[in-house]
Amino acid sequence: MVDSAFSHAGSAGPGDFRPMLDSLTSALKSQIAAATEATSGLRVDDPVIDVPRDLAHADLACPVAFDLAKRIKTATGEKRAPRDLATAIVGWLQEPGRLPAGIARLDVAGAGYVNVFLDRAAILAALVAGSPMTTTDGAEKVIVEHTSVNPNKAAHIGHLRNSVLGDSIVRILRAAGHRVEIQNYIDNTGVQVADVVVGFLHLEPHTLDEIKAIPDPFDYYCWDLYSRVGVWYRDGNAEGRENPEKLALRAEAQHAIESASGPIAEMAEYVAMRNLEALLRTMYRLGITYDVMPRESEVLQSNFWSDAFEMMKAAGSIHYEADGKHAGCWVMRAEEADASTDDDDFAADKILVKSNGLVTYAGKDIAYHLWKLNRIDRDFSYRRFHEYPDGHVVWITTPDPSAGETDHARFGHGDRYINVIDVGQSYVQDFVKKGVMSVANDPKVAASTHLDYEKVGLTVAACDDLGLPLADDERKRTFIGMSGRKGRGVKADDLLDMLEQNALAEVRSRVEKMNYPEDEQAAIAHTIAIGAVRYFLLKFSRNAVIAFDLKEALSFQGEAGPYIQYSAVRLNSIFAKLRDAGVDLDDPLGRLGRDRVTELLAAEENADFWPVVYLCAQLPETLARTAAGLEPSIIARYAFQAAQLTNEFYHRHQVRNETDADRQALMIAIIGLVQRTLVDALATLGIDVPERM
RNA sequence: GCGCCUGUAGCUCAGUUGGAUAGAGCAUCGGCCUUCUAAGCCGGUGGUCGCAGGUUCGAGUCCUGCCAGGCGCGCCA
Repeated sequence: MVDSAFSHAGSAGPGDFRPMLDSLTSALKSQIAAATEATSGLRVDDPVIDVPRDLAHADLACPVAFDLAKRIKTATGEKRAPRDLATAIVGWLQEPGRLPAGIARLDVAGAGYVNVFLDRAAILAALVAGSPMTTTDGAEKVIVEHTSVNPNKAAHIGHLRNSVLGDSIVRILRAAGHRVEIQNYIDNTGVQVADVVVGFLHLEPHTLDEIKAIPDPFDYYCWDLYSRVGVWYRDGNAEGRENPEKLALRAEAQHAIESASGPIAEMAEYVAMRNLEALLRTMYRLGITYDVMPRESEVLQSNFWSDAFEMMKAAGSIHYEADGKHAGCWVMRAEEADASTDDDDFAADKILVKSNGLVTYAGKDIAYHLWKLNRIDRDFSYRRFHEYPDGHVVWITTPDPSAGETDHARFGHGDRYINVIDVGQSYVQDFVKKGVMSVANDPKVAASTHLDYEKVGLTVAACDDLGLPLADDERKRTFIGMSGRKGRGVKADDLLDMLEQNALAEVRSRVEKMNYPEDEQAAIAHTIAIGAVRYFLLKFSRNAVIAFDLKEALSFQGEAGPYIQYSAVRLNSIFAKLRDAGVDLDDPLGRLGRDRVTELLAAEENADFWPVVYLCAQLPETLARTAAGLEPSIIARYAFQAAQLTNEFYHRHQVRNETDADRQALMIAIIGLVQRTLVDALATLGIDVPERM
């Protein structure tokens, strides 16, 4: 396998590919385990194998001898020097037939490291021959729910983090071979929609026709109205007390909306769906699409909730409170252990049905998740909501079965679900999962997760840049929370507009050199803007609070998406120039032959070739770690690292002007590999590489 | 009160199951564009890894305690 590029370059199909570094490492592990047993009588299973910080030490390092020495001492009391143990292990491994293919030699270093040097030419050849992305077609269906923005106003960058994170998880899972369905839950019956309706009814009275006549951006209009309603409830003082009479109007609207009939419900329906259309447009700018959008109204009206309710009653996991603080409610009781937190201020139990009969979000969510895993014996009716330019259709649930269309894929029926929801909702999500478990105690539920992530806040500097007013005590804080009620936040479309404008300016500044036409300029600027915002939101680990800094988010330099895109684009340029010069780009490794490649890689002047190749070899393992941790920042940082090596390589070596034909051929193989690695890694983040920029 | 998260360079953050000399970006100082795109490259400055114990051949990483900050615990979602 490892030398396929020399024997039949380029012929390896996706089917016969295995990530060679991973399989090499696991083969090596089991051989080292065997070596420990053979040389000491004690077996160390699954020994640690590291990539050393400094590749001059080795390609792989194994500190197993330290572990072994400890175990020997524990077992027999005998003190053995790790270095002697390592020497014995290396001696055993070097016997013929014991080393996995792809390893050149072993060494003992330091106090007892087993150092491994790879057959670098073989690794390079295998990489060039195969796609580093796994292509297995798994049968498991994963339902990823993300975005789920209240459809009552424009999305801000906090919502964007959710969507970009979720969308990247989708791409990563698909790259890892999973079938994925993307769901965007629409909370069209909640308080937030009701508040905008209250605004249209009482704060600035509009008829439905007048609302329909409001020009786009409608979601911006609602953004302002929503924040004004928040102040209006407090009689004009944002920090004041809510006026009960006005709150009654909200409750009235909510009830009307839940009843799903009458002019108020009709207005809410229009407001929610028009905001949803705006949301889909915003998300599509970032390349984010959905498969199906279940609406809360249908979860209620199509009796998903009542089914779940009965199931939980039968399971005894929900209780009616006849008296006490929660009199008249149906609650899920907290665990014994948690009940200790119950006091006057904090109730440990979770209310699923309020005393007025309305179902809380947690209750509806339980019903929704049971449906996702096919544990409720009914389905929604669906209609087409929107068709994307590539023909993909996003479906939405509809209350009217007769209006339903049936020519869609089978929705739901997941083997597990992943819900991208911010960490602030962990408490409720724990109850939701417990509720689902209580009636569907199976591995599908256990394997399902609430994928949590921290909030996006604003820096004081960002608020000043954006002209958002701050109170004096707020100026001392490290970040300022966004607030829809206060209308404080950076709208997603505004950020994208700024990014595209900045990117276009950059593109235009080099129009003389690059000579691209107008329409290409805009397309490039768009791709760069998306690269910038997506990378910015993904480079932080999920549990890091992002203090949104406008300057940093708008930066195209350093650890930023456009930097990575640029490094890949430079490789495009090299290939373009090479083609112009008539250089043979076909099968460079095959032309050189294995021995010549080994010789070239070992040469002093080519010392910085191998680290580039080696990093590329680590893509599958990086992708696996990313998928296992559902942590896109891992592969985001990997891509940046690859881009750094690319730019260094670009600067140090002139591929086009290289006079040694063999050396040039090797360089061509390497930059081809790096380019594909960059493109593949960025693809999992939803970032494209333009042809030029 | 209870629970979760965080504390690493001036700032923002990485740091795989404990492994060899703790990294990156930004900022700052100094170099590099008649040479495949300077959205770049090279170099300098910058660290008691919150504090104190403990485990270990080895701790930023594991354990205990403490300090500081953030979030959550609603008949909102």
